[in-house]
Order: sequence, then structure tokens, then C-alpha cells
Amino acid sequence: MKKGIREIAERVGVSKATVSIYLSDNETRRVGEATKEKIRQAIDELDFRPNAMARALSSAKTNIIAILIPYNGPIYRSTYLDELLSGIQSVLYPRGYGMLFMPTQGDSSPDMVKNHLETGIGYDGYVLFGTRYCTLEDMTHNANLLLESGIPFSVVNMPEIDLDIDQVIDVDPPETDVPEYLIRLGHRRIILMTGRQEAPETRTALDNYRAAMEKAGIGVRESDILCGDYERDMARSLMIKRIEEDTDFTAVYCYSDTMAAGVYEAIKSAGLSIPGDVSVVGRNDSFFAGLMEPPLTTVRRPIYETGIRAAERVLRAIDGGAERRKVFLKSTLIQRTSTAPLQIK
Amino acid sequence: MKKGIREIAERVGVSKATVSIYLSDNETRRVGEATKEKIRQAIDELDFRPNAMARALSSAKTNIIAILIPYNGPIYRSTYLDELLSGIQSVLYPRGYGMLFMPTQGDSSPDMVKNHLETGIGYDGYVLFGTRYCTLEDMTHNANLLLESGIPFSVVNMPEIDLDIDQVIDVDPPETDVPEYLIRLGHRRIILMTGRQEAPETRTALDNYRAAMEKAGIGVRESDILCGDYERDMARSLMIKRIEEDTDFTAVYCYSDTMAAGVYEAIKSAGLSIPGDVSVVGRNDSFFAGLMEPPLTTVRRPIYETGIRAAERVLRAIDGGAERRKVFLKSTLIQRTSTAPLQIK
DNA sequence: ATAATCCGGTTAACCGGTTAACTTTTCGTT
DNA sequence: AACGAAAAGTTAACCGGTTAACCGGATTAT
Repeated sequence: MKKGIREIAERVGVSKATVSIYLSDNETRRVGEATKEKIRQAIDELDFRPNAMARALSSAKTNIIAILIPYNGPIYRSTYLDELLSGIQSVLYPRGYGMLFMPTQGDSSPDMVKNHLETGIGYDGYVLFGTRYCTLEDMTHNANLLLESGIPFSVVNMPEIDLDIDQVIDVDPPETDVPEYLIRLGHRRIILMTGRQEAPETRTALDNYRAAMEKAGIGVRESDILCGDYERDMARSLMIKRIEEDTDFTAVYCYSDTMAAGVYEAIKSAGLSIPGDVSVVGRNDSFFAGLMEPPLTTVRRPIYETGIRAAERVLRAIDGGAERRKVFLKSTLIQRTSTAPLQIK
Repeated sequence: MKKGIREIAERVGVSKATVSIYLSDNETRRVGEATKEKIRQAIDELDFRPNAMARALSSAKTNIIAILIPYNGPIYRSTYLDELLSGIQSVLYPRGYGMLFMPTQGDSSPDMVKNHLETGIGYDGYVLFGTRYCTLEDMTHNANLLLESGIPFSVVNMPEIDLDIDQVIDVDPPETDVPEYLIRLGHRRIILMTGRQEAPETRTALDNYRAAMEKAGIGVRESDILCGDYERDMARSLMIKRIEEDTDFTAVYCYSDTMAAGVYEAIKSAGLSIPGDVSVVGRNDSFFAGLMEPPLTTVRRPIYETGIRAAERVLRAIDGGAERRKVFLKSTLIQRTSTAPLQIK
């Protein structure tokens, strides 16, 4: 036997409306004390629980924020995403909002938002993630769809998108410029290991690298630019290959700590020492960076805070705040002992 | 202007039902080709997207599995939970199911399921997690509520619960008995660092430790039993304190790799070497265990697979499989170089 | 004495789809 | 020519709540 608001009403001897009114505010004065008590009893006896879907249908409120990640791989295994999600959670949970993750069709993103809106609308807001598989065009397209849908959302992990949206963007201030930092330490042969070639931040990384090298009057060798996929295994094999070809380099800048872990393995297995022979710098300051041997110098991105700000923006929009904002967060360079001034041998 | 199924129907000149029928199966023979084409056009022009809540209300299907974790802290920061969630995701996503996380009231679990059912029913299934804050009684209570609700669910990360439910349980077979392993290596003074005192597995850990020691005829010193909270910081300070009191021990078994990381720090900062002076064993085989210096010997729990099996059980139940099952998964001992035979000095 | 307000409700429309059951038209068979 | 069946829809009830509008009687204010 199904127990709905109707059964409660019947048992108490009032109308559905009365029960609903009590349920939506149990301090209401539109229901008498005696009736309230009877309703409470009936709820207990019939083990009634309201149907969230019906409620959502009427009130257009689900208390759910959908997290859109254009990637079907194991998202929870990424220390970067985990940190971002933690930040989001820390804002959403205390306010009573839940987080929903839905599969996307394929790993690439062009139609992800479209599909999502088609099959799963009804959430109170969205946080749209950029991932290694997203191009700036795709994301602009997606953001536009969301914008048209009128549902509050914010965007994270993406270079600035030229639309009037809520977005959290992290920027490397001059003092966290790793190529420059390594050059200051005396290094001239610096390997840049980036993530996926198509990822928008790879563009930024390359531009930045070239600019620093040029400024210092150092020629860029194409063989010093390695495109990985952010993962450890790929980084290790790329590095092993590079070492076999030539060990004429003294520093490596990895675009993720995870890749740095692979690079460590390659360097050590070649019998080289860190930072004696090679300085290594990572990116993100994942929690294991300080655990590595030697502890990894890395660019700390404000990932957790990015999550916080993104979630705050969405909630603000839900609460009726109209103005949209771009929030810029700065990274910092965490110097540990995987980097050292170039040794003259 | 809102665009619902009604507007589509109006524009095409058919009834709501026709549109709905087409939408639920666009290969249906109950709608003519010409009409289908018109509907497609109207959908495009009006930018129509169905309301999932309404759909769920009628069809009682949301394609959402709620993940119940009786803990409001940053769940995504736990390498253990991340791995479990990854396993679940790997089964749910390909089948088109999403994952929902909702805040619980407070960190403890007694009424968590009750609250959840009251405020958020309407999901197709549940995976109920045990956490460090759960007692066996609480979990039994929660599982019972879920059982009564009739919604498919499975339980993970909990010792066996005495109910007819789907549950995935991991067990340590004799060959992964760490105290015994350390004793075989010649150690006699072995510290056990467990997680929270209240966590059900702590009981198991202690019983097991005492049994092994007794069997080997070694007396258990209460000062060798340290109760942490699974976290690195707590583990480090506990260990530092213990070392200050007395360094008369040669091995430490930590009930999580994360705690082992803290223990490493404490041991190294005291000028002791691993495994020269102290052997260390972790638990879980988190991805960073092999990255530590020296690489950590640890009990590999089949966490990812636990997630897979738990999700599979829920989907099976949703598909109508009636029989409930307890799935037992075995852990294995991964020997790396943080452990060594006792050195006679 | 009369109007305004409060109390404790009720009615019925609505949210946006789904679905069983029924109807009409068209076509193929025998 | 007659009949059965397939094709293409339609109707209306239903899912389980929410909410605006209304109502009669008892108090209170003027």
C-alpha cells in the first residue's frame, strides 16, 4: 500500500491541502494544534514520506546542483578534481544542497550540455567544468546553452570565456612563472612537459614558456617540449624516451604533480639525481607533492578555493543575485627541495 | 515563454500524447513519419526540453543512484572513498545512471537514512557507505530502514550485517595478516596504529593483533596500541609522542596509508631510518603508497572492485533480480621496501 | 453595532509529463 | 464486398504534491 499525502489526509479527516501546508511549515497557524498532532501520528503510523519528485514538480526546487564534467573516466581518481569537488561540497552541503554527477555521451564535450539539458533538467543550478578534453570553443558553446536555459551556473577550470557568466579563473602571477624561476636558478635547458595537446591550458603553457626563454635569449628546442596526458605512466615513458635520446637538460617543468611522479621514476631509474642533476617542478600542489622524495617544488593552484567560489556564485544566483562575475584567483610557487641552482660541473 | 510538451503538440497540431509517445520511443509506429518530422522541427524551433521531474513523477524512474555517506566532511579528499566511488561510477555511467550525494545531518549516522528518505526519496537505488563514524548498530538500523523502503540498495565498507541485504564485504585472508607477517620477519615490538576507536573495523584490527601476538607468545603492551583518526597529521603527532616516550619498537602497522605517511614523517624527523630501524606497513594501497620513500609495504584492499560489485548488485535489483547476496572480496599483501627482517644490532 | 481580523480549514487548478484504452482511417485478404 | 488488422491518433485519468483563492464562524477593534 502506498502512503501519500492523500492517505494521511484521509486518516486524519482533513484535505490534502491541510497536510501539505503543515508539511511545508510545521509552525504554520493555518493548521490547529490538535490537527497537527493527528497528522504527526498518521505520518508515523503510515510511515509516510513525501515524494521529492512531486514536490520538485510543483515547487520547481530540487536542492540539487548538477556537476557537469565532460569526461566519463574515473573523475574521483583525479586529485585535481577531488580538490575542486571538495571546495564545492564545503559550500553546498551546509546550505542543504546535494551534488549530482551524470554520465556524458563520449569524452568530448561538444554536445554535452545539450544532452544534459535534454535528459535531465530540473536541477537548481550547475557547475560546468573544463577538462583536458575541452576546447575553448566547445566550452563557449556549452556555456551559451546554459545561459539560454536561464538556470544559474558557474564555470571552472577554463581560461576566461568571453561571455557574461559567472566564472572562476585561476591565473599565474609573474612571481609564479616557472620557466623564469628556473632560468633565474641558472638553468638554460628546460624541458616543458604539458598535458594534452588539445587542452586550452596547453596553449597558455607553451606561450608562456616560449616567452620566458626568448626574454632570456635562450633558443627553444622543439625536442624540449613534451606533450603528455597529465598521467603518470605516460609521463614516465615520455621521459625515459627523452633521456635515451639525450640527457642534455637540467630542469623539467611538469604541468601536473602526477606527471612529475612519473618523471621522478624515469630520472631515478636512469641513475640521475634530483635536484643534483635535474631540477623538477610540478603543478597543483596535490597532497602527495610534499610526500615525494625529494619533496616537490610546485605551483600551488587555489583549487579548493576555486570550488568554494564557484559554488558560492551559483547559490548567489539562485538566491536572486543578478550580477555575474569573473573571479580571478592567484597561484603561488611552493619551493621545496626538488629544485636547486644549476651546478657547474 | 515556457516550452513544454503541450506547446509542441499545439504547434504540430496533435495531442500531448502523440508527442510524448514519440519522445519515449522515436522509432514507434504509432506516430507517422510526417508527424515525427514536424515534431522534430517544433522541438528544434521552440528549443524544447522535457522536464525530468515530471517524467520521473509519472514513470517513477530517475536514473539516479543516491550515494549515502554518513559524513559531511570532504569526502572527495579521501583516497579510499575516491577509489570506491570510481568503482561505482565505472558501472553506473555506462548504464546511464548518475550519482547523487546529499548532505547528512551531522556526522554521525543514526538517523541519516531516515532523514534522507524523508527529504529526498525518488531515486532508483542506494549505495550505503559505512564510515569511520558509523557503529555496527547504526548501520544495521539504517539498512533496516532502507530494506523497509523497498528501494534497491547495497552496503559497502562495513563488517557483515546480519540482515538479508546486498553487501560487499572485504576480508583479510590469513596470508595478509600483517602482525603475523611482521612477527615472521622477526619483529616482536610492533605498534598498531588504528583509525577511530569507534569505527567497527578497529575492533577487528585489535582482535586480530592480540590474537597474533598471543599466538607468538608475545605480551601486548597497551602503549603499543595507538588510536588515530585515519589522518596524516594525527598519525604524525601520535607517533612523535610515542617516540619521545620510548623508541623500543621495530615495526608499525598503520590502518591506512595516509596515516603511514604521517608515521614516515615522524620517524624520519627523529633520525630513524625505514626499514633499517623501523619497518612500516600501511593499508589500502592508495596510489601514492608506491611513491613514498621508501615505497610502502601495504595491504591492498580491493576497493575499486568493491565499488563495482556494489553498483552491480543495485542495478541487478533494479532490473528485478530478487535474490540478495553478500559478496566477499579478499585483500592481498603488497610487499615493497618499507619492511625488512629485524636487524640484530 | 458593525467592520476588520484571525482561525482553521477547503476547493480546485496546476506542475509537465505518461499510459491504458479507445477511435478512426486505410489497406490487404479472401 | 466484407472483414480483420495495422496505422495513426485521441481522450482522460494519473503521478503526488503545492498554492492561490475562498469560506464560515469567532474575536477584537472602532
